[in-house]
Amino acid sequence: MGRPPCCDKVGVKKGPWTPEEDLMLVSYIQEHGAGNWRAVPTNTGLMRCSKSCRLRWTNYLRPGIKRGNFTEQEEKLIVHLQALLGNRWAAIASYLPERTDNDIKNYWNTHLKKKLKKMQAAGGGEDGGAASEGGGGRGDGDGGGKSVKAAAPKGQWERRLQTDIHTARQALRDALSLDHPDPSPATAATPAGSSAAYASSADNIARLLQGWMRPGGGGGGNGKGPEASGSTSTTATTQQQPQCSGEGAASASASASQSGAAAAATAQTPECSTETSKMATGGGAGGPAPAFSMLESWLLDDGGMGLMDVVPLGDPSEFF
DNA sequence: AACGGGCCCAACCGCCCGAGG
DNA sequence: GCCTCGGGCGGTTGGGCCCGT
Repeated sequence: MGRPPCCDKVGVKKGPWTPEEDLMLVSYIQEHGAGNWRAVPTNTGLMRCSKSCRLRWTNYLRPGIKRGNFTEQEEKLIVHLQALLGNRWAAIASYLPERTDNDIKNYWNTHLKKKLKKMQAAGGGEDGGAASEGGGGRGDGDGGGKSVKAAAPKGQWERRLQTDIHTARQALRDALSLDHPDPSPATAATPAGSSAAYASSADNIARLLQGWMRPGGGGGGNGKGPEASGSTSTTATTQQQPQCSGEGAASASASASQSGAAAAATAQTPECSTETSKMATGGGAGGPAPAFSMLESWLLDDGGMGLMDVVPLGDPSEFF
């Protein structure tokens, strides 16, 4: 039958989140960890749908998120992964741990789609298989992941993946070998000057928490916007690390992203790792699915192209 | 300086899947 | 084995911002 909505429509606040709400959410997750979203609104007093809370956390507040300024490497990676995986943004996001699926999706829809179209119009497009858009390239049309799933069971999907893989492999190689001046674009390609431009969510949280943790500091940031970002925040994220709950590890990766140690995602203590991977997968922007890691290493192992440098994946040895 | 159009992004919506009872 | 619930994912939309005229 018709499933009732995830939350009562009445009395549920919608629209942009206020700093206060962010603060409430973050402080709750600080204490209890991410998960059990159903309980979040009731426990925090937020007049928000549980889904809304989850989304806000995963897409904006979660530490370790890089916003804006997609590097060329990231761009290419997205294009080719899209060609490979279709509109499975969560899967794509798992290769770009600092990006959310929503972000990637937005970027695709606003930038890359047009870019590819232009390239195609300009005559064939160097991206070959990446031209998945619209009516046809990828068979399923742009129904995206859903139609992929709907049209083909997983086995079939994987089979088709294998057929595409050759093309993808070549394309990926082309893309990644074009230019890799910076080994870790996640950080290096972030212009130092612009780092403040897209103050990371960690910064936002740090600001919020700085105010929150100090007695009387409540009310948090006046404006979640990056424009409010000062230079104060880099340490706060690490300071605020609680025990090894999900966001603790996540903020580890946040600070990692700031220090350029992208691989920190894997440098968790063992007891953290499960929680972290849970978080990661939960956010859709985290831990690579084992199958994909294997696939990826297969894709890349012979070239030594250093995607591992480009994309901080989980330790492949975990899966072998 | 004002207006209009286009672009970008945060958030919402609906569907699907897996887990638990 | 079935049903319900919670979580996750992808598509879409609306508001705000920016740029050009």
